[in-house]
Amino acid sequence: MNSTLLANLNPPQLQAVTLPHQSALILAGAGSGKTRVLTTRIAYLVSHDGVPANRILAVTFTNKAAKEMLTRLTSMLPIHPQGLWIGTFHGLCNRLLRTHYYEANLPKTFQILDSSDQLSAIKRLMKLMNVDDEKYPPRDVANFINRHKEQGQRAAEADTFSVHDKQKAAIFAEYDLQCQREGVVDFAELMLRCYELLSRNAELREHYQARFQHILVDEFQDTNKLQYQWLKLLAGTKNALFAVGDDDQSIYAFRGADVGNMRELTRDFHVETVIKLEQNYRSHGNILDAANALIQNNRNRMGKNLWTAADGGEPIRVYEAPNDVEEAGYIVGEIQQLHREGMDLKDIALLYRSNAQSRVLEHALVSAGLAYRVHGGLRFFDRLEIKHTLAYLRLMENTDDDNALLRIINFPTRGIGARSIEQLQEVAIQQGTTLWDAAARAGGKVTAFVALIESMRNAARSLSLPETIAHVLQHSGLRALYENETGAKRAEAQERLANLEELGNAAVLFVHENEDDSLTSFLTHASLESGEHQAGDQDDALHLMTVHAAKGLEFHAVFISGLEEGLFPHQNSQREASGVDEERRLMYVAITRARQRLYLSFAQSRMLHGKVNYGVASCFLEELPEELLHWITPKRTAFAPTFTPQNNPFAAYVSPVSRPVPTPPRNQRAMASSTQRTVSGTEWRIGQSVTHAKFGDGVIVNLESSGADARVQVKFRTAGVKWLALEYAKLTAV
DNA sequence: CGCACGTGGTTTTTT
DNA sequence: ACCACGTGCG
Repeated sequence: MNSTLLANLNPPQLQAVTLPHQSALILAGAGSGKTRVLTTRIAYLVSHDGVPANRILAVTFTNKAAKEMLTRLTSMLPIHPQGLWIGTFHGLCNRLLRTHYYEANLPKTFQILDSSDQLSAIKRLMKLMNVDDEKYPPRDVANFINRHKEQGQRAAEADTFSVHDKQKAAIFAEYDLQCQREGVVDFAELMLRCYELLSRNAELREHYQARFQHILVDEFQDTNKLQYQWLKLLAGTKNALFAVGDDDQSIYAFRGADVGNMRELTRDFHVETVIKLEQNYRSHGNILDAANALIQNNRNRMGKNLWTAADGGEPIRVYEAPNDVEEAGYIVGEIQQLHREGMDLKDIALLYRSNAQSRVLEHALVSAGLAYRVHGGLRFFDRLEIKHTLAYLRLMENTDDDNALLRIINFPTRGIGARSIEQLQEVAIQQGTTLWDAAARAGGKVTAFVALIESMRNAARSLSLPETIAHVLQHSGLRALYENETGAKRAEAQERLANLEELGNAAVLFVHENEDDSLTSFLTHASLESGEHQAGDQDDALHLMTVHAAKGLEFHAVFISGLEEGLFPHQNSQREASGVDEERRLMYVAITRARQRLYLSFAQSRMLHGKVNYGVASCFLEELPEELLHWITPKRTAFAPTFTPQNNPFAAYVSPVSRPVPTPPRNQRAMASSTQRTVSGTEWRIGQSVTHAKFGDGVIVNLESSGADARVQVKFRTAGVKWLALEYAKLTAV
């Protein structure tokens, strides 16, 4: 290892990198060189301490982080480290389970269910069990199952205080049996099954404990209970757990992450000194000062203050817009200015709390002709046509996979209707077999389907992976289906074809890059690394994303929009103080993405769920020191606690709302824009609050007039949505 | 079997 | 406002 690698580290970084063989917690602030410390530590262990690479295990959350770590590491070491394990929690568990499938009681070719596969498996099961899906929404059941698995609990250990939970636990138990029958595991199961394997099988546990002297974990604040238990199990009593994390950037509590693991770790592993990386190499002083001031409002921090050698830099710009459209207009104007001054679009990010906010921004960007890309959204392997193709491949690999069979038995349509499928399911239940076995004994068109899959399996034996995929596309009729599409759906079908083409490319690439180029391996890759797979990385385009998606990234200029109470911090978080704390950490993450320039903006009114909402500035704005801010619009001293359209004190000087019509008006919209004047002289409009003698309070959500009989659709607070004839209904405007 | 329409929901999301 | 999903008709 090059000695300058160590020379370039600051003192705490150096201390972390050169720690003796002991467990450690590294509190690494935003932009403090966290990945650098992790990778240099590994390089140091290998080349200085002479630790064989195969005695090291490095764990991340995302494939991107794992890849990044490996790339950086290989550039530091003279030779490629042999036997080093770097991967995501799930990827590593998969690896262990594939190796020890027998001991884990799994079929060799077990398949992985992603979230949507899991949901359909649950829906199917619930239908079978005759459970009311109104009373027990499958999504809730899925959450129940995953939450428990992530706590390390099986159905038998689930809390069943309420009848509701009892039922969910019963579904949970059946679901696990179904998965076992079908040879599939969901994401949480990968972790839990692996944990159980290691905790029950002393021989295996001791083998891996003896192997991995050093375990390094990235983003430790995001670990859930089960992941921490898994790490503890592997660490045993002798190995060193080197955990890097930042409690101030813990923003995934909602999906089970437990910051408490950081304190637990210091206790469980007797960590005496927590090393803090507080020097920030990313942002100018004002930005850091703002972030520090904000986060100080949180309780229960481990405590850390970022500082920088850079100067204060520019003040933080704050803008108050009359509405969301004008907020977007301001942002676009500033971006154009920055662009003119020479900043690349790709160095600018536009952040928001929730995805719905991107619409208005996108509209403004399109109008201005600015290139942008939205991060997040549908990923490559999640596309319908890809999932269908993969389902053929999965069924070929593992005919017990009922999920896969159901997805494709009639897609493309081959005359096997709902009735036939029901019959198959009945037979399967009666005889205690999988659908495939039932199908094999059925007749008619089902027989042809079984023969089709069998012939594909045979063909695959002598074909390479890309050839197999081509074969499936051809003989399943998927390609023809999209090729023959005409009319309105033509364009969409062409895109789907292009994606199928891309799947072929992905397979070619996969074969090149992986020693194990089996179908199972490729399918695992598809489930576990459904990755962004988005082209256009090189393009000079703005980045639009949620604050969550921005974690770990940095930009020259950052715009944080929609800083309003109820939006950011989000409404649903405001019930508990801990919720607002997490929102504050989110804001902290958002602020610390910026290198040079930071814009904060909010709007007095905003279109939300089809209604105009009036908001007040986010409390986070008031938590930032005034001297760091430059108000583009004048700062008002106080904000009213709540605004309604009626009492909005600013309504008087809100400039006329110029809301461009975003898309060609549809008939709905044409109606919506009209108002209805009736005999009584009252003017009815959408959004009008009304009261009805029988139904109570409500709001008009739609208007319709055909000749004399005008009707309004009213959403009542308690009575639901109703159409009422204005001539007869006793409706009063509020 | 496939499309049209109606209904409910709407924070954040990786694996 | 918009999207995803489920039901009912041609």
